[in-house]
Amino acid sequence: MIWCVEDDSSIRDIEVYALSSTGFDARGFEDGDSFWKALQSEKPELVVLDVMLPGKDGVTLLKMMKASEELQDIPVIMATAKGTEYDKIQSLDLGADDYLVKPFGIMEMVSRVKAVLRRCKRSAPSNLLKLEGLVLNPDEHTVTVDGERIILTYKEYELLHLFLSQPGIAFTREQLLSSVWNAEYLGETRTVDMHIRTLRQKLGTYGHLIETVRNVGYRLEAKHDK
Amino acid sequence: MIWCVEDDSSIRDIEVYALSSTGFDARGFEDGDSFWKALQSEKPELVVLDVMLPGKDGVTLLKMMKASEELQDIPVIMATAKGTEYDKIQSLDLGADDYLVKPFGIMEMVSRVKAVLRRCKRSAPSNLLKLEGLVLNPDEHTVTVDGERIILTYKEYELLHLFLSQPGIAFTREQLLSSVWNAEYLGETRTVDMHIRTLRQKLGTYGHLIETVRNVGYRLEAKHDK
DNA sequence: AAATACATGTAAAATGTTTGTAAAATGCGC
DNA sequence: GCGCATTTTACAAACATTTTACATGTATTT
Repeated sequence: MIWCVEDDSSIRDIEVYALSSTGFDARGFEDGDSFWKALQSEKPELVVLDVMLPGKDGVTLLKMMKASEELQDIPVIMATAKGTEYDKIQSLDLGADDYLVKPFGIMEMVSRVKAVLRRCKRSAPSNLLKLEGLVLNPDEHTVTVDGERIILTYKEYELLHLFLSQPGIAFTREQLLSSVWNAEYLGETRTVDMHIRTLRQKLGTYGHLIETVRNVGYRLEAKHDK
Repeated sequence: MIWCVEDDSSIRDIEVYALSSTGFDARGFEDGDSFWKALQSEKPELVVLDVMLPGKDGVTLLKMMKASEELQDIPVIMATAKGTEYDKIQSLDLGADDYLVKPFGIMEMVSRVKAVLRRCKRSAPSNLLKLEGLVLNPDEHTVTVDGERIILTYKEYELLHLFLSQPGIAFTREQLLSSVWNAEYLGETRTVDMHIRTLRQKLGTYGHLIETVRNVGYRLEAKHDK
């Protein structure tokens, strides 16, 4: 659903029509207030927002959207009158995704809408590794517990990665050493235990998920569906 | 050179006269066929095209232009009779840049011609890559922080471009080298680190957005919604 | 159940490695 | 050669890792 906020009805109608005929679901609003009211109950995929509007102007509306947690991720394309260079810069600074300079060709608008949506669509399914509140993102090389980002060192990260990629299976210390460490340590040492400890600490509540297998090594508790 | 295709000679003469007296070089055609023939040997800057014409009608001519590689970029303003909403919409859909509803004032026509020409001259601000106060414009090859233009060297720009195009994902130094540098350096060196440093400096406050991923490389901080 | 042996948890110190920094050296186009 | 970007070098600082020493826990034996 694409929303167009534009006070000039002839422009608005063409916008809505052009978007509809391109396959989008489009809807027009003639002023900022009706647009804002509608936003409370429904969220569009993208908004084409005129700067010059009766009532609340476009820049104000943009600010309001970016201040709202649930609205700030909705892409916005601002439509500015020619020559108002300042509006353009300000809009981009405030978080607009693109802008159009009036008078703009209708096809230009449509293609920009498509471009912005394409750009924002990057919600890659990606190879996230999850277990309960733990999420490891290999692409970002990040780990979150209950949505909160935690900072792991390289070895901690590699350990967790290994565990998460094969949950439930037990690794001996030797296996862990040869997987996470390049070479192998022949000498008996407490290195692995040490890293397990710091890892457990950083995982907080979920630290318990790393079980110790006495006389063998460690294992990530696989969840048992009930 | 502006071309006006219009079968009513009185209207056509006024159009050509008005455009000429405004400083444009204008020429009239009384039907689609003569217009099309002329197009084969010469390219106008812009065309004002009537929808209702003897022989080939305006919409057909527009379609033919948009189907041609060398004609499709010529701006077209369609002139439609009042009430023929469908023609208007269809024209815009087919790629017309603007439209006039008959009967139109001659000055309105001139100002629309000017507006379309102005618009087509402007370089399109597309594909902007943004993150907080950072804006990278690939078309202009420019970067601004908080609206202020900053000057980056080639490699700095390429690095930032790569980061911004995939925010949040971590790149190894090898990946950075092979993306930004053509070949790869086998010898271990601090080149990447060096460029990251200068880039961070130039980004000022936003330099912190480039996070270092120890033992791996670097990553642009994806926005964490609070 | 107590004693023993052994494995793991914990804390801090010691060591090693990676990255930041600045400046000098190199390369490149004008 | 000059001005610039780029790369290299060397060192300092920051940080991760490993070691050490000891405490705690767990299984086994008596």
